[in-house]
Amino acid sequence: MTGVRARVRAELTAEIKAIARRQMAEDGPANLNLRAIARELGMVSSAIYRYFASRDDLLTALIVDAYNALGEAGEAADAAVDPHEVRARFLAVAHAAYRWACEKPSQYLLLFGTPVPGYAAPQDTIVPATRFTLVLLRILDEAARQGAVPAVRPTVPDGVRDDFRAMRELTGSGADDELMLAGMQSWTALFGAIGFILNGQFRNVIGDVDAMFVEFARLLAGQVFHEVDPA
Amino acid sequence: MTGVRARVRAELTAEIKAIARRQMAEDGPANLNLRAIARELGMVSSAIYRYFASRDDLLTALIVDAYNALGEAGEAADAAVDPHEVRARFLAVAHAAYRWACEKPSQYLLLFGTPVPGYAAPQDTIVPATRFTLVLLRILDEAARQGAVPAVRPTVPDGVRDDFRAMRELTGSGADDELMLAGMQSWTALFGAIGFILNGQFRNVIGDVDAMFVEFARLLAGQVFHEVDPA
DNA sequence: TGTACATCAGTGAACGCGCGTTCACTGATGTAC
DNA sequence: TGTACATCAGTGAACGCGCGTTCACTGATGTAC
Repeated sequence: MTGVRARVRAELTAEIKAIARRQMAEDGPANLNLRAIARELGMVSSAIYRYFASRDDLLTALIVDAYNALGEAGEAADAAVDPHEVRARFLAVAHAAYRWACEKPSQYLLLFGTPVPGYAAPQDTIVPATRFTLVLLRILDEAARQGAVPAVRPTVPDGVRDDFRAMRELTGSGADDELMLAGMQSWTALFGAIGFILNGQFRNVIGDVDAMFVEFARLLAGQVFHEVDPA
Repeated sequence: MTGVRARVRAELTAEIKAIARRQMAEDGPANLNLRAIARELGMVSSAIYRYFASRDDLLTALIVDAYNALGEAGEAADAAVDPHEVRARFLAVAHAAYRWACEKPSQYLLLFGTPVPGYAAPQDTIVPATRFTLVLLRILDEAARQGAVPAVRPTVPDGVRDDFRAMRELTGSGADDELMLAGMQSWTALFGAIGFILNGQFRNVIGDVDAMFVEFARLLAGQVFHEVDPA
C-alpha cells in the first residue's frame, strides 16, 4: 500500500487550496494568509510548508487552478454550440466567463485584478493563462473561414501586425489582422466589463448589471462578427 | 498673520499626500503605510494623526484628488477640440485618460483597480468620481443632437432604461437609450483596456501596447458614433 | 505694546496584533533485506 | 514474516519584522484684552 500516504497528502494539498480559496473570497486575493489556513486546518503554521514551499508557491497553484477552471468553463460552453454559429459561440463563451466570474469573484480577480503586490508569476502560469483565450481564437478562426468582417474596420498598426503573426504561428489561427484586432478588442472589453461589475464600479448607477452585461456581449458579438455567411 | 500656521499646515498636508502617492507608486495602492510616510517626513508616526484622522481618511483624500485629476485631464482634452467634432472629442478624451493612467498608474489603479481590502469609499468620493464620466456624457449629448447612431444597434433592457432615465435627469443629458448603452459600453471597454495594459495583461503578447490602444480607441469611436452629421 | 491664556504640532512610549519562515525535534508510516 | 532503517508529517518555539492607533506630555505659535 504505497498509496496511503500519497493519497492523504493529495487530499490535504487540495484541502489547503480549498481553504485558501474560501479565505480569499472573504478577504481578497491579496490577503492570502498561511497562518490562517493552518489555524483552520488545526495544524501548526509551519506544517503548511510540508505542502507548499512558500506563500508564493501556494498563490501560483491557486492561479493555475483558476486559469484552468475558467478555461474549462469556456471550452465547455463553446463545445455546446454548433461550431458554425460563431456569434452563438462567442455569446456562449462570454456568458460562461461572466457566470464563472460571478460565482468565483475572488478567483477572477486573482487572475485579472490588480496583481498581488510582491508576487511575480512564474512560467508555470503561462500555458493555463492562454487556455480561455485560445477558445476565442478558435472562434475567430471559424469566423475568418466564413468571411467575417468587423462592423468597424480597424487599421492594424505595423508593430501589432508582427505580434499577430506570432500568435497565428503559435496557435495555428487563420484569422486576418483586422479580425484579430477586433477580437482582441472584444476580449478586452468583455473582461473589462466583468471586472468593473465585480468591483462594483456600476453601483448606484446601473441596477441590473446582469442585463447590461448580456447587452454588452451582444454588442461586442455584432461588432466583431458583423458580416458572416455560415456555410 | 493668522495664516502662517494654516499655510504650514496646508503644505504639510500636501506633502503627506505627495509622499503617499510616491510610495503607492512603488508598493501598490493597497500598501499605503502611515508609518513609512512619517519616517520619510522625519516625524514620529503618531504625528500624521494631526493631519488625517486615520489611514482611511488619507486614502479617501488621495482617491478624491485622483478622481479630480483624471476629470480635469478629460475636461481639458475635451475643451481643446471643436465641440461639434464628437469623434475627435471622444478620441481626445480617451487618450487623455490613457496618458494620465500611464503617467500615474498607481493612482489609476487606486480608482479602477481591485478595491483596497477593508476600505469602504465614503460619500465624499461620489461627486469627483462622476467628473470624467460627465465629459463623456456631454459628448454623447452632442452626438445625439447630430443624430448619431451606433454601428451596432443595441436592444436596451427595461431595467437599464430606468437607470438611463435617472442619469439623464441628473446630468441633463439628451442622449437616447441606444446611444447611452453604446457609450457606456465604450466607457467600460476604454477603461478595461487601460487597466489590462497597466496590469501587464498583454505582456509577451503585444509589444506596442500604445499603438494598440490608439486603434482600440478608434474602433470604439467608430462603433459609438457610426453615423454622424456634424452641423 | 505687553501679558495671560488657549490652541495646536509634534514627541515618545506603549498596546495589541499578525505575518512568513526556520529549525531541531518526535513519532508514525513505509521499504528493503 | 520480521526486523532495521529511511522517509516523512506535524510540533512547538523562536526570529525578525512591521503595522495602525492611543495617550499623556512638552513647547512653540497665535489670540484677546
